Amino acid sequence: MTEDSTSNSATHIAVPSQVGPDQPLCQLREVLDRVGDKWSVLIMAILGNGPHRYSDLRRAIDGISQRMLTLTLRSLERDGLVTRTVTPTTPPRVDYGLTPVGQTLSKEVGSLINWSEQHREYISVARASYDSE
Amino acid sequence: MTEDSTSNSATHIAVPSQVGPDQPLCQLREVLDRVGDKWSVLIMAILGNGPHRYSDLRRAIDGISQRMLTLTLRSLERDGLVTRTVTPTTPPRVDYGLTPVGQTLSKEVGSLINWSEQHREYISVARASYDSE
DNA sequence: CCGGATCCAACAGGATACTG
DNA sequence: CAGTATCCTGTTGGATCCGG
Repeated sequence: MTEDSTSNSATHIAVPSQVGPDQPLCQLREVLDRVGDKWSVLIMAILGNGPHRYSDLRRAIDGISQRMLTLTLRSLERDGLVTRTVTPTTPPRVDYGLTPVGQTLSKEVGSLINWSEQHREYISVARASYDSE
Repeated sequence: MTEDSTSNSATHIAVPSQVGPDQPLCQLREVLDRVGDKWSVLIMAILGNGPHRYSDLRRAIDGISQRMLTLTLRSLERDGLVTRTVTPTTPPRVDYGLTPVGQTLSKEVGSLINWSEQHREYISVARASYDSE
């Protein structure tokens, strides 16, 4: 790297990180806007274990409202990440699962879970230390 | 059919995904509460390229307010993910960089960026398709 | 240049009630 | 069971002014 520092700010620090509409950072931003909300990733993680019924998801997540569960599922379905399968019996039954692409995202999420397991102790300590200063 | 509620649902469907306080899902939730906000991951990504000054970050992100930049940086510093280095010159100068642990998270973020590059076209198409129905 | 403090708008999201 | 509709709140985060 070190593409020089021609800017007049004259620093020896790697400079640019320019952000244009097609820069990776902007793409990340898009992804975050999609799955960076409160529930999407959680649902992706659960569905990574296999398909679930609506009510199963509700119980599994514990804390989510019907409203947000439905909204989030719809959003994920819209983005082609989860599938929605209706079985018109009585009572009706709806199963949600991952699409192939959804599974790839689920893997990324798994990676993040892993990271959190490994570092949450560290973070906890860092916080305590910071707060006590 | 009799609704056959012998088991908690679903014959051939992978079951439980129970969520307890120490379950991975809860840990993921913690991580998301930390870095799942609007700017944290973006900043981690930028700092992954090397340390940056406050004003560099401001210009790089383009859209962030001073308030949120400072708040987010403080939060990341508190969690031991970024370092803050003050050089008391005039005018003062402050550099931000990643801690070792911060770098590991930055790598995860990079992985996410990668995912988004590969799939945002797919998502875009999926959306258009969904919306046109 | 860095960033704290205050005010305020927007929106995410919970609670509840109702439908097919 | 699987949603939808309405209401209402807390929080997020932008704008702005000020101070070191």
